[in-house]
Amino acid sequence: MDFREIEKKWQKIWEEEGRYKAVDFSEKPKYYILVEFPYPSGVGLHVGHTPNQIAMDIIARKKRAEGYNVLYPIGWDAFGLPTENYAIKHEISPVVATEKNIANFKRQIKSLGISFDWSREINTTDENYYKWTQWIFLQFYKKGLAYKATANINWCPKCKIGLSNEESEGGVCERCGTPTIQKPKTQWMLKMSAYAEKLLQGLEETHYWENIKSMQRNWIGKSVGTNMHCKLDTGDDFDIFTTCIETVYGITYFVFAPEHPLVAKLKDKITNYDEVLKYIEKTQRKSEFERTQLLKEKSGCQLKGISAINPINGQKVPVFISDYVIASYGSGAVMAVPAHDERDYDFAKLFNLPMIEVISGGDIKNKAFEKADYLGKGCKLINSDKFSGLTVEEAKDALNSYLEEHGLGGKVATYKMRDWVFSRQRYWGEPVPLVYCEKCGWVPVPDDQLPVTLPKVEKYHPTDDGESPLSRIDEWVNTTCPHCGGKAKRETDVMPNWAGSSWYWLRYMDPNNDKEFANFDKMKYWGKVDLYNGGGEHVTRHLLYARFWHRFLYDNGLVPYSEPFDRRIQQGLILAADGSKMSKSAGNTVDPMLYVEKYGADVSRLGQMFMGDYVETKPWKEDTMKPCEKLLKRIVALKDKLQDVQSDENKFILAQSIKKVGEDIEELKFNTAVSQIMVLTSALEKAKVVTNEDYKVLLKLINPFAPHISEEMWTQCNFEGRIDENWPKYNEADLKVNSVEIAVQVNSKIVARIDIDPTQSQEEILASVKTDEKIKPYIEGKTIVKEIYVPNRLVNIIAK
RNA sequence: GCUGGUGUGGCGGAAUGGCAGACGCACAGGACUUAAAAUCCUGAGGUGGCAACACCGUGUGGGUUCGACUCCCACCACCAGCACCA
Repeated sequence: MDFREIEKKWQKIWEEEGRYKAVDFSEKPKYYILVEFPYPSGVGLHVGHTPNQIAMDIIARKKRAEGYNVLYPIGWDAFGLPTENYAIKHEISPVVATEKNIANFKRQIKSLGISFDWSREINTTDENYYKWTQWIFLQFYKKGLAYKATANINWCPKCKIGLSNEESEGGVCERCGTPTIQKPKTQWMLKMSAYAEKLLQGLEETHYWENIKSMQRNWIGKSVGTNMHCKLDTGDDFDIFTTCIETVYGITYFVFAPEHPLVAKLKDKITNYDEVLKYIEKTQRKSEFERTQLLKEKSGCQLKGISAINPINGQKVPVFISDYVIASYGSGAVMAVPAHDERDYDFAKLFNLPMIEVISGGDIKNKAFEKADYLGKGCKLINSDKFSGLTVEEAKDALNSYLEEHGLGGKVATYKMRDWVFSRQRYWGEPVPLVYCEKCGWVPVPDDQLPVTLPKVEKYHPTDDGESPLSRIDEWVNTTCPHCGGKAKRETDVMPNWAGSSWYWLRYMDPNNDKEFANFDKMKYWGKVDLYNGGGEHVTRHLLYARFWHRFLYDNGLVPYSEPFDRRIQQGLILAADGSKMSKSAGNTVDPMLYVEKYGADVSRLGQMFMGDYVETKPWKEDTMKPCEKLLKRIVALKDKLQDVQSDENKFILAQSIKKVGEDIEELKFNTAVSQIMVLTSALEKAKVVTNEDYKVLLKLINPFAPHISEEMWTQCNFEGRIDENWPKYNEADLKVNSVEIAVQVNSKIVARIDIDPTQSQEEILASVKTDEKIKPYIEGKTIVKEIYVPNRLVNIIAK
């Protein structure tokens, strides 16, 4: 039997029938399964794609059989650097490269027999798609959530090119290995920070895995503390943020981020401004890598000529700048309490600054006595004026109240999550749909002129001044102002490749709508994505971006639900056979399509599911293919044993298998579901009689895993209807057996195994155990203190 | 450093607090075969023993329990994410 031929035949039939089309507004209950849409790269489908598409296909097929109207769509996340670089290298247009790659991906996915609804296929680089990406961006702009600001980009000084974080991993340029530096550049930003609290709270409405929620919380990084208004002796105001207001009397200096606006503003008053400038330049030259990974050694520079006043006691203290203070977090300035903060401690040691101990119970000779050391231990304040003697916890409240009463600040929350740098100086992305007019400023492109399409050009190489390649195309850049009709220039930055994936699940609900991004009623019908499967690498960024866009749309009445995804799950990372990470450079990548060619789609599907726990990181093993091939052959061979008779010889194993396979699929335990099918197959092979009904159940159970061969066998047997019209059911009663072997323990040690009738009462069973010849000797002459019976498992007799 | 996760045979991996190692891989023996492949049957955690059997076994050390891979405490190792976040 040639599996490949059968597979082709059924794939053709399914396609012609439109068998897996999702129906808008169907009476059936809906179920929306989403896999992250792939990036159609030149290398084709890889092991990061196939197990999750297969796994979700299994769920989709089971849900359909159970009577659900399943939406299981697919599309292409095709904008972005890899394609652009590939196109540059091969001197072809990224449009052509994308088309080619998509065609290849599509062929590969189809050969696996994944039941996607291809009528809803989307492509982020399609003008009809990115029209709406641009439209949504403009909604952000119109609500004041998109703004221009100077932000640093990763810059390779040798290649003279801006790099993404991915291209400058480890702080070096991916192409030439030169350390990258931070270069300021005016960019579009999305005010994601305004949604920090909503994104945090929204997690409560979802059913993501706890670790995924935890990563998101971590990324959002909420921290509750105190904002305090401070003054310099020049009269200038600044704010600091602290989570340890109880140490406010321990301030011996303040530290600003080098980028803090007051530094430049006060250049005339700072007597050593030359030195300050030098320090600022030095920190700017530092790469992200040096700043974060390398040395946590402190450095800094005093702002001589000015000092700051501790608002709590009026004390004058020096002011420094240092790169250990991050401009974008809190207010970009900190109060320094070296006695109670490790970083301040190191800094104070370096500059020989005084320390004031304000929390009792520590020893600051060699290190700071930090909050981790003193919180919750009943430590009390000292050297803190009227707050001395309070416990740390009391002091926090008292000081916050004091600051509030005196207009000096109060309790606030701060978030690590930054605004989203939404510009890329590249070609292959969605153009930012704004026009700059000398008279009117930034003007949105009117809806009826969307999309702003990418010009079809020969040259789209990155420029050496860091500007977008689009800026070189005068006939595209020069336009008229939609507002006043005068001369204007288009924005030449494009959106990051995260943009298209920030709303794609909505488009699947209504992929061909040319009036709106998706019809509201359709979105209402399909609701939240019930199950969203993706890679661990997207748990923070993509998932947050997606939730951010969705929540924004919800707040503006454009989508019916506040959260896009109900459940988010993650497949395990697939490693090379030796347990190392797969990578192109190590040359140990596996092409899953080879296994489709070698064994066929069904075997390959089963093999990948049988490799291990779906959610755990695990090595790719070809070893699982053979036994799965064997399994299918055995199932095919069973057909010859069928008898058109009635028999309930197999009712127990069938009921058990229906229960186990069904539950395992729901719980993503595909590997044990496959084992159970193996167990069932063995049992039927050994059975005296296998009826048509028995075989039907077996075929239905394996159908989601091996859809082609199971449907083929169904047809060959001339069974009525279609194999996936329903999902098999079992009777609880069939799970009961009239004899079961249990273990008998005396004093928790197994002494015998005996058969019992499980329908008997506990008393009856215990009585028969105690009179059993094998057990008697162990309890004779002893006093029984306790008897434990675990139904169908064991009896434990405690005897002294 | 912080957060989350994972530690079970030679290997991948199973086990609502209840007979650890299901199901497989690799291995060994056997059947079929001129032979091989394929297929089928049998065996197997470790140590000791001809054997019945005994003892030891789920990263380490404690604890709870009649009973712990499973729950609690401490620690170790590895993986992932974050990281000078005030």
